[in-house]
Amino acid sequence: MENLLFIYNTLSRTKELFEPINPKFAGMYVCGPTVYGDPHLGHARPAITFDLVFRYLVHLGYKVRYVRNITDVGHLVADLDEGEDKIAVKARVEQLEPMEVAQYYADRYFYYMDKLNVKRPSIEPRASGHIIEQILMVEKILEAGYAYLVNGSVYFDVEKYSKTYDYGKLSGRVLDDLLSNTRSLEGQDEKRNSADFALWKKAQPEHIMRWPSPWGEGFPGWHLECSAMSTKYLGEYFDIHGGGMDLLFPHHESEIAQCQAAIGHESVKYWMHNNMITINGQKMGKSLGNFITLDQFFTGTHPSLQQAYNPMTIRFFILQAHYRSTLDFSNEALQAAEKGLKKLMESHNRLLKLIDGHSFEPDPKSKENWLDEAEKASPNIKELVNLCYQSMNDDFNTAILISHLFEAVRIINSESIEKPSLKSLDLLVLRSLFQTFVSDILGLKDEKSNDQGELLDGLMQLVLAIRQKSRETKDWGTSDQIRDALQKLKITVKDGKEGSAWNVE
RNA sequence: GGUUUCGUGGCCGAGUGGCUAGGCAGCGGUCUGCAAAACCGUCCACAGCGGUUCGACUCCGCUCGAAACCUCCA
Repeated sequence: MENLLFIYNTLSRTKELFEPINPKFAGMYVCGPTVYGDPHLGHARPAITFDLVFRYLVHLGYKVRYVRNITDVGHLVADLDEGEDKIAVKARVEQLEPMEVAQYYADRYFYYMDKLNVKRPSIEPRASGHIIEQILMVEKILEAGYAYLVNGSVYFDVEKYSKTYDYGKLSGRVLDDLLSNTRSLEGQDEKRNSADFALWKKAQPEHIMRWPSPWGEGFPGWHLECSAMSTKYLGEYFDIHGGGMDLLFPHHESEIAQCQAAIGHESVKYWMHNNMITINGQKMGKSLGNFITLDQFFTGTHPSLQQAYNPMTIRFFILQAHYRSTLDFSNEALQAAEKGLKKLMESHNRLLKLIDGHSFEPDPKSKENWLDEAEKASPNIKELVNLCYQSMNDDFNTAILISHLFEAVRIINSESIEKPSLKSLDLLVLRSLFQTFVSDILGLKDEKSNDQGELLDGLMQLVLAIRQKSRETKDWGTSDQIRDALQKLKITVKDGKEGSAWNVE
């Protein structure tokens, strides 16, 4: 089966066939977090979106290098008039070294991303560790004539750049509008044009984060790190650059301009942007003060949360929407996701039991070559496998993929051991389908079974066997006593035709 | 004001020029010692107004509404 993957390229605003620059290899750069605050739901979206892309590219057989940066210098606080470095501000408040703050929040970020089963990228470079590369890039842009030096700061000359190239091609902005929209140039502004942006900024005396440079002590402009680090680790032309839609302008637009100016050509083939998570229809973000941290989600400690939500619920919630759509947060929606995920996972467990119930010995090779096996499966199963691939190949449409997986759930739940209608091969193909799409690609895992281990499983087998005996003698008192006691331990017993099943909470 | 995008049923959320999205909730059944689960069936839709078309939720235009980014700043 041949997989033709189509990716929506923000640059062309169409879905394009993914053809890697170097066959069999894929390079991907994604804008990571600025580590000055606890990770919130807004951080989870791009992390999970591009984790999905990473996983799927790997699944398709590409050798992927996935680079996601840690921004630990340079950003300025938007709502502070002084325009201080975000990390520097926080450092003064908490009386810590700036790098101590960055380290703390980077660790927090990794911790919560691990909880969400987000795979670690191949490389996670830090801006602070690439000051030299950034300085070299500024020098290249200066040499090329697209930047100018003022009082120890270097600015990118957007107007000059626009005479040859198209500044605005990614975000659809028109330079004349950008220029004409800003008549109120203040006297102290060093920039020639309002649209210009800093490549290197001179550090003010109170500025803690600073590095020496050919232009004096300062720090890099915030668009620069991504250009410098993507070039360093992925080369001057690479496949995918991703990030949130909020970064489209000016960040990514400026990255394009920087690379064009420094390298002489564009560096990115496919631009991908995930949409925002909204809360009451409004973007969830640090600067808006309406964000909910991941820790608050996992513990349920936020006024607007009715309960705690476990990491897989949040992952599933995010994957139920297409990555280019806004996703509106609400307790109702999350609870629906929680139930849906539970249904999916329990169906998977049921499938495994169905396979256990069969006395056939599956060929160990069948797991690796399951797509060949799928060709021989019943038509509806075979079609299901195809549909799952089709939905992923259509710009990673996880919403559709999940709807197909629920078709698999229906098939599995309708199957009975006593009156089997599926071939044993079908069951094995379904198992591989779950393994591939639910576990490997969507990255969903059954937290309960992982946590509990074999001990609990064995104990439950025993308890349920004893209860079954009491039920056979119609000793409902004992039967219900066991069930009620287990329920108090958050273990639900479900009696079916083929014995009793159980699950934790 | 500019740029980009969106407006789908009780909630979330896909998609398409004519054919079922899916999940959650509701309703009616089946099963069951009871409960839960599961299965079957079912209700609720495409912001408004025009246009193109044999036919539009799907294309075009306008109106209304919403969001992100920009408009001060790196």
